[in-house]
Amino acid sequence: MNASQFSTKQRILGAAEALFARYGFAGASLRQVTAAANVNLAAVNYHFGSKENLIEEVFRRRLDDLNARRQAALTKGEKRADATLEDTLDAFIRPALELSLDRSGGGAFMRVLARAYAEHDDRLRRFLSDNYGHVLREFVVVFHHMLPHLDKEELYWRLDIVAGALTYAMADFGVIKRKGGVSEQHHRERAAEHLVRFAAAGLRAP
Amino acid sequence: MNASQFSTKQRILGAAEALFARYGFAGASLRQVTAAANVNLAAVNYHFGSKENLIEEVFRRRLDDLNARRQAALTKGEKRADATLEDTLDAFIRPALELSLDRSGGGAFMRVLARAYAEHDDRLRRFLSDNYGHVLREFVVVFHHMLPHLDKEELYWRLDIVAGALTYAMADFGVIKRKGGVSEQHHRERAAEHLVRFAAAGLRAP
DNA sequence: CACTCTGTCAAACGACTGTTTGAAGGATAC
DNA sequence: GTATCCTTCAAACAGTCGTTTGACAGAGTG
Repeated sequence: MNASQFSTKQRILGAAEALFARYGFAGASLRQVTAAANVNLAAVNYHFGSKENLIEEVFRRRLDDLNARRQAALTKGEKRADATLEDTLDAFIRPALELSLDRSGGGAFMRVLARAYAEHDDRLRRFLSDNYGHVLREFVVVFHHMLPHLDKEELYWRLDIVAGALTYAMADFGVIKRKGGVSEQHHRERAAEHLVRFAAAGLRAP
Repeated sequence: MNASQFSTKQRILGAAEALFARYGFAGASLRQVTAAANVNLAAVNYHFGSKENLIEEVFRRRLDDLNARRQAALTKGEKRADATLEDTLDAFIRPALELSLDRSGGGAFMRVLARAYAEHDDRLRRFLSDNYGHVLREFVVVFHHMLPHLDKEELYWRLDIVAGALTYAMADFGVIKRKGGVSEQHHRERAAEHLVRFAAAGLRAP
């Protein structure tokens, strides 16, 4: 007697993702989540153990894929001798763009990710750093080779700025509203193009 | 029998600002706020009417000043014929930097502001847009004169990116951790310098 | 003196929070 | 057949939420 073809776990994850994006981790209750997922309230604690673990699983489901795509794009570019700074930025930004375009809530997930930045919750930050920090460090190494005029500290400063701008842009928090005729897909693609151009110029600045 | 020289209202606003920065608007309860402010629970509803109004007052207390400083810095630069793009960016960024360095919680407020971006709460967004949108529009006009090679849509895209980067940089969400000997003041000043240089290059990109 | 206004207080309101429980259903294994 | 496992369910748990209440103190005014 399921209202959907998806399993209970998948439906909870999808509903949680959408509601965390809209109301935040504290603002979205498990009753809201389970109602939206058409699932019994107790199912969350049965399948995930706690709300805290549910939050982590919402991240894991998407970030495993996102980081794999980023790493693949990065190592693919590394093998080419003529890879440009724009290529490396693209390897970082395009997977996030593609995820945000994914049907079944990828766009909502980018907003969840942006919220995670704003959360000073130690457990959540450690979880993200422990599980996904290594890919970011690989990007730093490649950028370091491509931008020899920047010392390590300067590079960190600038990548920090890029990461902030990316998060903000992909989460669609900006003041730029889509016009009537423009699809969400096209809007985000343009955002990624602008971001790559802007960030490349900023990184190359003396 | 006050625990502080400040009035009840001021103490509530200060405690709310700090706790909203750390736990978010939904995550920080009025009981936490009033306990931190050393004030009776009912004082919030007596002085502010509701939690929602308290949130707005937390913004109003700082943003009135921030926007006045930005506008003053902008019009001061407009009168000089040799004002550069960096000057205009500085007029936008430096007031935020100074606020974030303010003792009595300016740094916490920048984190609150960053959280507001992540909130899709319609009422809060409308409040911010209605009360502080006009200053942003003035900056757009000045940037438009300084960057004639960008059409209006392109300019909006890039300023959106700048706003996102500024928000995250000032909120101190980045991965760059202050080193032991560096004061928070010095850290934020360096962040502003990097941001101006990065954004100027990004805006000038063809 | 009485009267009003302002601010603070403990206590309570009903609604909502995350989590746990024990019963029940349905599938699979022996 | 019985037994076991996995999953779902309504109901209840203790606690917290934002808000309201009515009493009480102190200052200001007549």
